[in-house]
Amino acid sequence: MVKNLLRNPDNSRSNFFDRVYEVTRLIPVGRVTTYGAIARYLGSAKSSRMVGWALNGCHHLDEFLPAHRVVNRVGLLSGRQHFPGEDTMEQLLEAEGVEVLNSKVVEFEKLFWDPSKELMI
DNA sequence: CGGGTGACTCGAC
DNA sequence: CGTCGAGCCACCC
Repeated sequence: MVKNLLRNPDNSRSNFFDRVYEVTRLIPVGRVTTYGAIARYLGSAKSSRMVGWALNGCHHLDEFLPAHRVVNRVGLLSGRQHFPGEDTMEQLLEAEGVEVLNSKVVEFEKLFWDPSKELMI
């Protein structure tokens, strides 16, 4: 599955994917954003699923990608299943000072980082 | 070529 | 409150 994804030689998607990675990299430590916010910032507001799909293939990247700082629109750690360990995502966030309770970011609204506002583009 | 799927979201009802 | 349907689009079968 992922194997097939990686063997795409001239991927036209790389542009969109790379931008997702780029934005994700810009999320400050201790802050979180959403799939929808990233999609909106990239100009396709209704393609939040693609953001998730992009992050799904982030493992082959050399550079560290803070994908754990991307949660769904209510602050739920919907991507926790895709991390190596069961609680990896939660532990990474807690290590940055982000309190997580029942797979949800406490004070999500306070920690929410919106790229289309913060980056002002 | 078409149908199913998904780390999503929004608006109806 | 919740559930549901539709949009979205890359990718797989």
